Amino acid sequence: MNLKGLSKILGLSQTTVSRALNGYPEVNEATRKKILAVAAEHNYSPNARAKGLATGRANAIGHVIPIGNQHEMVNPIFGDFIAGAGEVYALNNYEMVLSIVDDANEEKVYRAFKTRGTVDGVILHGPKMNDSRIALLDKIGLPFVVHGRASGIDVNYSWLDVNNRSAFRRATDFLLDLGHVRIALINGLETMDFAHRRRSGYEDALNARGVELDTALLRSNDMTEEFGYASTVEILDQSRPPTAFLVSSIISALGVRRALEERGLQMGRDISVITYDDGLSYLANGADVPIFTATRSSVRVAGRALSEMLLAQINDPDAPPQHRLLEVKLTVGRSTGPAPATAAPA
Amino acid sequence: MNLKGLSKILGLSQTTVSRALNGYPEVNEATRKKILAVAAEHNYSPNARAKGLATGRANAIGHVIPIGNQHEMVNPIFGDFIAGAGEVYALNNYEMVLSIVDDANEEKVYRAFKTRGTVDGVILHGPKMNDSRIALLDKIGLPFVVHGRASGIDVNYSWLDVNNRSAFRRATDFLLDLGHVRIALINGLETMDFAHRRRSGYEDALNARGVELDTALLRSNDMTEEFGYASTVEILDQSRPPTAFLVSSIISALGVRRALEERGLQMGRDISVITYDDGLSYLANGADVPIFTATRSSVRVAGRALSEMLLAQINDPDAPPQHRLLEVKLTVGRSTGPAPATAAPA
DNA sequence: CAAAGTTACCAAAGCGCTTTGGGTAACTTG
DNA sequence: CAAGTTACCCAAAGCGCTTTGGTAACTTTG
Repeated sequence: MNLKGLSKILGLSQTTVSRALNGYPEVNEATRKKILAVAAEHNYSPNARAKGLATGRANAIGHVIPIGNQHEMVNPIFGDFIAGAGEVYALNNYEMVLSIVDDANEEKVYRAFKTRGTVDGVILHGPKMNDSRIALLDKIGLPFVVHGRASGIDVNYSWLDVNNRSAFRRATDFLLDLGHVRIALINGLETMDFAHRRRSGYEDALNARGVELDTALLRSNDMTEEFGYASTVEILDQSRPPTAFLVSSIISALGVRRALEERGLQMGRDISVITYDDGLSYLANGADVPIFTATRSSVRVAGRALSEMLLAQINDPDAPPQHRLLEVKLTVGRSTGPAPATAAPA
Repeated sequence: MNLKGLSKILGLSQTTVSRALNGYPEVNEATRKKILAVAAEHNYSPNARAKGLATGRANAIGHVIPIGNQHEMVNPIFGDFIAGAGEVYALNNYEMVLSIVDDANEEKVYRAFKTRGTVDGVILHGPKMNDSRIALLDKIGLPFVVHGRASGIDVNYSWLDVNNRSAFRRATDFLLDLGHVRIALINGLETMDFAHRRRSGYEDALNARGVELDTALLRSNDMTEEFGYASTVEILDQSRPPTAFLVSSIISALGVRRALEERGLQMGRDISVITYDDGLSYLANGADVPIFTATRSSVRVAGRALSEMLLAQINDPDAPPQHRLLEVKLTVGRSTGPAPATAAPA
């Protein structure tokens, strides 16, 4: 059923039917009621493409998911993020369109989104340092918001980010307070902005206490379980192993734990571990007592907030860019404890 | 830039330009070359909505993601599945549109997809026993393929599934061969078809050896890490604990392992564990030696194959429904070993 | 009571593309 | 050389909606 057919049935013009359906005032309430009733009866809903062509809007938001270059992986936090965003889209009658691309083709996708009018705006995932995509989107005039931030960019854009620097500073301080001095950092890829900020926070904390940075304790990569495991094995095999690990993802933290357990080291007693926790629904950090001491911020909530930000921007293009910085919650679990007394104190 | 503008620049009709761009034969190769060049120069690409309106096709595939009812979770395998499907869409110039819905609204979404013409077809995820969505999609005439199967449905539809029954039969046999008799099953929600089939495979194997089913060893739920942990704790606390665990997801298996390690039980020596492994990119089952003995089938490959199946069906609507049953690979890791000698043999 | 709103509706144009149904010139063919 | 092909191009209709620019009838106002 289309508008033409519907208006024929009703004996009204397409204009009136369209107006009634879209809530315009210049239509008698009685006729509107009848129109709505007949529309429902024939379960009419307007053709999205025709509507889009007429209005110039797609009523859709694009998400471009870069495939992690090393491991061809889709970031596991992604599912929870879009769960949050999806709620918002459903409420506002927006569609979500997804593109999975490798880095080489990402620019093409954005250009196509714009020229083909596939979407009204995009959410940018996984911003890197000096991310060139931001300037690109700004240039081509496609509304966008960023999940995270990108250092070294001069355009003013909307973003929502976790305070990664303060999170890792606090986590590191927490470990330092417990007497740990040699703290390993199992970080995400440091070309990614968030990982860079986390490292800064870690370094800030060490500097503030006059603890020297030991690059032998640093690892950076896509945050897989295997990466956590392999890094931990390597680092523990060194001559001066750390007494604590700071990990950028609960998934990598699982790998860290596996390595520790394989060596008979008990978390919280022999070795302390703090991890960042995105609050993934299938990987809850323990039911009552947290498994890991963790800095936590729900990525699902972020998805909700950021998509709302984008819709607002689309509806009011002249409003200034928005910024939102979320603080993490530091919850203490059973994976941290005082640093073991050193075998031979200085 | 639109067609009109482009043809004005070229001094040709819209017809000719459109035909040149779409590869129709009735246009001189020389003019086609020029048209393509000028189009590229002005980086023209046709408006998707206008094209769709004219052709009646959306060039988009819908994925409806049900939110797990208990834990409001997005199935973690989903990211890898759409990574596979996304490759295929990109190659064929299709868009992927996602809807995240709770069960109550899923039917509405399919109806809207059809009446609004948002997509040309859908991929159905997570089929349940007697899944009502299949009959619905068949009725409203929206092309679809199913990731998995649904028992108790009489319409003939296209699907791609893993042979879950044989996978779990083989896994159970493997444990029985090692002398295990009391085998716990940590399964997905058994309202889900795949979980039901896995349980059947497990029961088949027990029956074939005359081993009695002990329902005290069965658990079924959304496959979170916490579920694996909690189930294991519960089951081990029973008077006659099992010597082996069969687990439906590597994520739950991580929880099982956590529970075992907490009790000082060593996988492969004290307790055997076999898990199903979807081959998630961020949760590889060990780099060289598998952590878990596992039945493995890559969900990413499934995403690729199933989306191809759907595109083929859309291009040839009269072709008969296709079926593809994938067999798992059973890889032996370090989590299984012979059943410990019983304290008091019968 | 005429002039000036107000209310409730409609015809038709237009969004940007594809496709139908020609048309014309050049080229074959018997 | 007339008739039939072929190669190449075009004007215009149509996809299903929104929106502009009306009009007729009815109300209000000085």
